[in-house]
Amino acid sequence: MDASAIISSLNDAQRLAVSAPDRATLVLAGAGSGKTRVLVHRIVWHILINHIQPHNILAVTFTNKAATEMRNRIESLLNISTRSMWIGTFHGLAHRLLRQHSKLAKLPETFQVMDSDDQLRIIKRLLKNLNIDDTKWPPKQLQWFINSQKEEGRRARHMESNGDIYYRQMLAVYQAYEELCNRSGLVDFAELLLRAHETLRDNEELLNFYRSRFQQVHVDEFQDTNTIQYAWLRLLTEGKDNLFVVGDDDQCIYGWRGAKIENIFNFQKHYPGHQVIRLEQNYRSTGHILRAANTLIANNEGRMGKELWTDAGEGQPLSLYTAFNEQDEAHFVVEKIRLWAREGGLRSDTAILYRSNAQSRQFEERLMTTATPYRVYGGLRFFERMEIKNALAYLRLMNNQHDDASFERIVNTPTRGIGAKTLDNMRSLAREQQLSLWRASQFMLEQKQLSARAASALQSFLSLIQKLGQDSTDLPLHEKVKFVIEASALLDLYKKEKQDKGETRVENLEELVNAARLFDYQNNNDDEENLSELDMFLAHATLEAGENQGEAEEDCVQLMTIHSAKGLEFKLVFMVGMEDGLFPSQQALDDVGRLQEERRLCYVGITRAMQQLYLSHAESRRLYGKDSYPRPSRFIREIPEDLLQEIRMRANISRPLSTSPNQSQKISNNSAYRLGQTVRHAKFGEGVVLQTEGEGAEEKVQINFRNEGIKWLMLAYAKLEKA
DNA sequence: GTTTACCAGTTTTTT
DNA sequence: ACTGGTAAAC
Repeated sequence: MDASAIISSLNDAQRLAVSAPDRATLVLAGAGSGKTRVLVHRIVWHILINHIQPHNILAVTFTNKAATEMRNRIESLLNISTRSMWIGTFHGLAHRLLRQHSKLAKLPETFQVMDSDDQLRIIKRLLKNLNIDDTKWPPKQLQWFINSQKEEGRRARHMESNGDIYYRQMLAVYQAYEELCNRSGLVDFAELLLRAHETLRDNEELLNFYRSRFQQVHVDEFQDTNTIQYAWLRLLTEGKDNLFVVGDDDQCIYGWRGAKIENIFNFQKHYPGHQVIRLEQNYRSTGHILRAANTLIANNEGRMGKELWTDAGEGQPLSLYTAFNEQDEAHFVVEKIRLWAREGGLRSDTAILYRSNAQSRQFEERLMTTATPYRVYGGLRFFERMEIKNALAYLRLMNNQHDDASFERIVNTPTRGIGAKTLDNMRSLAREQQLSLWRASQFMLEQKQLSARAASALQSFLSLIQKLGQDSTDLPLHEKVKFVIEASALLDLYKKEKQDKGETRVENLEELVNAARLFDYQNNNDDEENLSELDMFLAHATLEAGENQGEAEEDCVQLMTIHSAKGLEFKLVFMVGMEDGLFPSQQALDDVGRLQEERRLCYVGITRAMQQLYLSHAESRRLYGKDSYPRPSRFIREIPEDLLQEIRMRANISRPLSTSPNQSQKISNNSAYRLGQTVRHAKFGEGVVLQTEGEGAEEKVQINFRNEGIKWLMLAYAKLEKA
């Protein structure tokens, strides 16, 4: 590709951005305006026009998927290897930095990355050790507390423990948690970022090295950076003209994990000579879809201001479907998709988007019964499965015997007669003497203070781990994994497990060996020569938890949360469960800030659609095992009516058959309303009672309103008058 | 010491 | 609906 070709495929604003002079640059890129394209072309521009070496380029993204895609696109444009380029997620790059400078970072060479599940386990254990009431200080809350402190760059020792007993206790746990992690060589996600920042900040030489190495720094999804990530970027770029960030304040949807939308405003303060470039032409969606998105997001305060437009024409109006219940909703959506496919559309061009993962179930069931191929994203990922984590824990403990989290996990898996009492003793010894569990158990064996049974069980566990390490030293990675799975008897354990559950576990373990082989193959000659492949594989497992399914190349309907749909596009999109309490979520309903974030999420969802967008909500929904009667989402009301085409319920919808005649009879008799009775509702007007269900406060009535159609109402809330 | 049965609490989103 | 934790039985 030559220089003119880089530019010729772009519109004016994109060109401006790609060829912008070296200055801090903020590209405000609306959804579908070619954001990734600009980023990729900018990098290509630097290489071709400014003759910058790939080695001197840094590009940060938020997901591994985005990083991979960026690499691929650059490689296909330039036909060069991007191996020497630092492209990755903040976490991935921070990890790389820490591995290469573990000494300066004050970390053991074999430090391990733990995921949030490991972190939560550690916190729970810590609470037990410290004798803290976990009902007053719920582990989840502490985890959140610790992570938010780290995301703000605060260490326990920097923090004042004034007043409040709750706060003081949380701080104590934070402190103890830090000590335990240091002792065990464990690093959580937030620690990666914080530690990377501190290491650069406190080592001038190192900082200068990277400041001069990274001649050009690019950031994707800048609106989702948190405080510490932004501080890290500033360390590397402040005072230079080499920071190029792309973002969209309207798509900041990760506030809950510390993303600071304010960073966009701070950027303008911290880089005084900066330039702002807006990309507002959208190449993805129809006019109607864009207008819906624009009107919705206009309800938010404090925006940078941006209005998407297209010259692609108005297209179809949006459709709104009011489902009777969640099954009916699934039924409707799947029928529409089948129709789409019958008319020649690709299923992979369609997506069902929902607010929370739990909602996928009803759609999966419906897709399954209609034999429609589909793929669910999210949920439990490969490396998060129990059997995989157990196998990895063996590998980790071999690698680093002081990794207490792994020790706890597998000391009695498979069961080998090391019970709660032995463990309790071990833990208190470890705590008193500030030892790792491994050391503590060695100590206990030496002191001969254990019963014969416990002693031999414990001894055989320690020997097993040591032997695993010794016997597998010279094996290539995948054989090492295979060897450990077998010799630890994990494989046998799951083989014995009944039903097909054990079978899939065995399959997963085999898949793990496969993953190791693949990893080995792809990373045979890296520039990080001094690092053990096992270390790298274990970190890879945590940082890229992997998809939950293999890459099925079949033509599949796509199911995912709106969060994970960010950055993707589909011709036909269904946003389902558009109900107050679900979307926006219950806890966002009474908090303006959260509500605004939900609105941005809705904006993201709408702008995924290229040609046709369906919104749906149900009048009745089983949630957490209970029936609820949610109101349609306020976001539906924020979309101009003339853009929405309401689809009427058909007569033969899948209504639940009245359970047993006796029961419905009985309930009807108790009800104040009879079938066929005419009633009046303040808002919906006059209608006829069709059915009643439930008793007392739970009682609800189905009414066919003359003007509003069929609705279910909670008797307790709906003020009905008998006509 | 290990397995099973029940109970309670939790479900927004992810590196 | 699902998990994790605990109590009771084997």
